[in-house]
Amino acid sequence: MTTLADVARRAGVTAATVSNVITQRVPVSAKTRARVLKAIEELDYRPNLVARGLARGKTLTLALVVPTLTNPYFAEMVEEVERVTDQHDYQMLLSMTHNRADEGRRHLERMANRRVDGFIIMGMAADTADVVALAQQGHPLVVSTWNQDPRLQGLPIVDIDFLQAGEIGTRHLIECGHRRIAIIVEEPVQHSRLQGYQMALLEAGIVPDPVYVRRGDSSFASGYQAALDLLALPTPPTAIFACNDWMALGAMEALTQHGVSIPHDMAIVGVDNIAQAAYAHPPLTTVSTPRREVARAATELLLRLINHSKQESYLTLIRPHLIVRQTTVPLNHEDGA
Amino acid sequence: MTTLADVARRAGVTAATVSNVITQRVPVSAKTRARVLKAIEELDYRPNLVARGLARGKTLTLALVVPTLTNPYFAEMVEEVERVTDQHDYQMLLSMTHNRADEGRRHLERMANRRVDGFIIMGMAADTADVVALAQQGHPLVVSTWNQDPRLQGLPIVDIDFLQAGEIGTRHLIECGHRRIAIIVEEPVQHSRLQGYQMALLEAGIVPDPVYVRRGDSSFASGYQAALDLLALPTPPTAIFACNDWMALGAMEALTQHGVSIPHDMAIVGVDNIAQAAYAHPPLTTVSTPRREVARAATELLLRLINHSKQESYLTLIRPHLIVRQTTVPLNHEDGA
DNA sequence: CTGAAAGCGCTTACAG
DNA sequence: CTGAAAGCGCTTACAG
Repeated sequence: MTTLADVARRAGVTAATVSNVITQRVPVSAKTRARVLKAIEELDYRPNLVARGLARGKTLTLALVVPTLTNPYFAEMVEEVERVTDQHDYQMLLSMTHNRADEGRRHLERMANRRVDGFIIMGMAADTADVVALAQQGHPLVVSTWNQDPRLQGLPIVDIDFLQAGEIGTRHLIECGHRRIAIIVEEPVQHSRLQGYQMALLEAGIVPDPVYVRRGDSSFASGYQAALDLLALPTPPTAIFACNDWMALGAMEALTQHGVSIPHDMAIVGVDNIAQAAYAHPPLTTVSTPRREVARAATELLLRLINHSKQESYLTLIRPHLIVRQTTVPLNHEDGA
Repeated sequence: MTTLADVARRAGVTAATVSNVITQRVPVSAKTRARVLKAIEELDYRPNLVARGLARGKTLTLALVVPTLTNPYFAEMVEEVERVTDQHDYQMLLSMTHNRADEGRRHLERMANRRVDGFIIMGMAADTADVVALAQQGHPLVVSTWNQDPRLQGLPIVDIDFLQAGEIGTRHLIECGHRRIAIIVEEPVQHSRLQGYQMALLEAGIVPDPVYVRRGDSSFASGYQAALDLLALPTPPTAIFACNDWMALGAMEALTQHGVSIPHDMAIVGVDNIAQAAYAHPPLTTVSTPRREVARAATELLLRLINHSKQESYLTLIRPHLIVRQTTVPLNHEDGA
């Protein structure tokens, strides 16, 4: 590998000068600049970013820590983070923790030893205490999980406004004319959505009925089972708000198999707008959660924190929005309920 | 940040000694070792991996370049690569090229400037010429794309044996008693599967009929359309081998909508064993392609290349295997064909 | 505008 | 076993 010194020798100047023409930190005369450029060209010189990182005290790298890539949700966000870091000439170091606190701690520490310039921590990739400790050591970081944990107060957070997602989905069902609306929800991770659901009901003067609140684990199978349970109720609901699309699709499967027609006998709303939602039978009405926007906002915020170390607005919630397809329909158009 | 020098001062020794107790490269007396360890503990010292990388000339980092994470196929492989690199105390740098040659070149160059110790290049993430150039510059690398490109000859390749995947799927259909077997294939990326299909037919004494070869683009929609086209044939096939599961599912959808019962009127085999395959109606028979094994083998090979710089067996093909579910059934059990 | 020198935080022969 | 010294490949005040 050819080094700065090689270039300097060939151009008949000193390493400092070569450095100056490369970084453009200090003006260099046109003549010597040309000589240096020529030498760089001839030697096919590439700056060693490791050495530069050591000298400058910054590495132009970002650590991204996620629970897993198996979940397309995170895969998409990782893709977007990489896109933005790349645009800013940063390099992304990625690691996965599989929701294990010890893995999270280990990865954060290793990344810190590699002197990354900042961290993005998504979902429950690391223990809150470890994240807080990292921040206290002065490492710039952004958390992409909006949970109720008070220890996260004051840290920069970017996430979807899931409370609103719950409200939007439920309110749509109410506007379609439904009163008996069930919810399938995974606790505690989807608690905000449940809260949004409850708020929308109360706002419409509907008292939330605990019997319509069903647990799921975000899987297709759990949605399937929850729908069966709801059907078996003495007074089944007329609509189901599933807190993610997989559970919604599972519920649809159960309903279809039991001859319950959608949306006529039962309306369904999901959350996330995954690719499969549009292909469902019928196509699924859902609340889209713009995860790429979250990823982009988180990355750009982190970059600002690194480069300006400003205190910025510390809670950024990206708004979800409703996508009406064919699992919901105004009731009066149907059977005049 | 506390440095080696800080630790040395506190322990009353020299930096070299501290380095020796940490790296264990050179024996250190129990007494001074204890003093040093104590100082490290008290100062909460963490070695600066950037400095170490510069001094040692190796960074313990690996570059992984993939087309996209949107495709769960790559997401899974990335997850596995990270798992293995992590086990070996390496850090993974990830970047995506979205199948753009210029992006690929840019990323490879930047990673090289960061002095990664080696590269894994998946799919068509980078142009072959750029990959070859990188190898010629002496960078250890592993390619995870088995295509027919002769320029890749001699480079370490790890991939699925897709030729065999084609054979296995087709042979299964033949063994079920089918003779008129169609294929839905995306060219040129799935060409090996087509070859496997043709080989299996010939081996069974069946002359491949070009009219049964249908193009797809790996999407659900293209499988759907191809199935419609096949149904419209004067003599439709009795079985379809779809070169990936998405096209198989699309084909199933088309068949079901047209009252063609599966597997009785038409048998279907897919490739990949994606999560949705098991949930199809009926569950899809498919050829699984163990992508995690590929990722693991590729990473371990790269690590060996880096650390022993041995010339290793240069073409590793992982065997796929058949997963029989309910879209295929022996014909004699059905209608005695 | 350019050079000489010190420094970033480690590692690595080489003496002793 | 331990220390003194040079080096990894850059950057960055500071002179001139």
